[in-house]
Amino acid sequence: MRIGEVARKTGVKAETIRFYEREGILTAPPRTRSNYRDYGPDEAATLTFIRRARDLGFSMPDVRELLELSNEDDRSCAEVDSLARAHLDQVERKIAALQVMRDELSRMIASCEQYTISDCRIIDNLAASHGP
Amino acid sequence: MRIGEVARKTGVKAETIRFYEREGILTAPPRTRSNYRDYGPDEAATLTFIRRARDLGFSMPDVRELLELSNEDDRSCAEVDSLARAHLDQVERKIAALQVMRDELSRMIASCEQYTISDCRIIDNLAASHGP
DNA sequence: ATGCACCTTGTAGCCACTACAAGGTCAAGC
DNA sequence: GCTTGACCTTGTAGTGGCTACAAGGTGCAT
Repeated sequence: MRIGEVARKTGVKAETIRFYEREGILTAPPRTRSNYRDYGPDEAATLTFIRRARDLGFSMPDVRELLELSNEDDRSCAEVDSLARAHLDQVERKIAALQVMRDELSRMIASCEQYTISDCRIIDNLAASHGP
Repeated sequence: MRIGEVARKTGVKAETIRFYEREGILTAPPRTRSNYRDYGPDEAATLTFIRRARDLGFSMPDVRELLELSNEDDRSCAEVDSLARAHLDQVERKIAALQVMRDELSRMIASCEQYTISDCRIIDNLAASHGP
C-alpha cells in the first residue's frame, strides 16, 4: 500500500506519516523498486492508533509511551491507566480555564452597548484590571 | 521605569516585552544613557491591555486589531464587538471539543479493569475504531 | 507522447513565546 | 577601589505538531 492509500485509510495525511517516520514514531516501511514507501496492515493499524490517541488529545510523548506499552501484552495496564488519568485531568483543567474565559467574554459582550470605542465596555475591560 | 519593573507591574515577562517590541506590537521606548529601555505609564497600560486580551484567549492578530481600535475613540465599537463574539464562538467550540474528549477518556478509563495490557480496554479502544 | 495524479527529498513556516549565551551597567557593601 | 549580584543588552535557537512548498521522479490512462 502506498502512502496516499494508507493516508486515506487511517485519516493521517501523507506528510504527517512521513513526519512520524522522521521522528521515529513509525518505523520506516520497505520501499518498492521505484522508491515508494510500501505499507502493510500493521503500519495502518499503528497509524489508526496514533490518530485516535491524538484525537483524544494525548501528546506525542504520551503516544510514544502508549505505543510501547501496547506491545507488552503481559505487563499490567496500570501505567496506561495512570497516563490516561493524568491526561483526563489536564483536559478537565483546560475545560475549566476555557469556561472562565467564556464567562468573562460573555459578560463583556453583554455589557457593551455598541456606541463608540470611547464608551466601549469591552475595551474598558481590557484596559483596566478588575481589582483596585 | 526599566523593563523588569514594568514586567512586574503588568505581569508580562521582560523577554516577552522585548519580543512584542521586535514584532512591532509595542512601540520601542526611549533608552537611558546606559541603553536600558525606559518605560512610562502608557506602555505599562498597553501591556496590561495585551495581557488581559491574551488571558481571555485572543490571538496576537486579534490583539493588534483591538489595540488599533482602542485608539480610535470616535469609531463605533461594532468591530470590537464582532471580534469578541467571533472569539467567544471559538472558545465555545473548543470547550465542546474538549468535553467530547473528556467523556470518551472517562468512559475508557472506567471500562479498564487494570489487568494486563492484553486485556486493557484503553489500549483496545485506541487500537480499533468504533464503527464496523 | 502527453497529461495527470501520485510519489520523493529537503527546507522553511506556523504560533507565541521561552531559553540560553556572552557580555555591559549599576548600586551596595567591604 | 573592588567585588558581588541583580539587572540589563543583543542575538540565536528551541518548543509542538504539524503544514506548505519547491523541484523533481514514477505510473498509468488516453
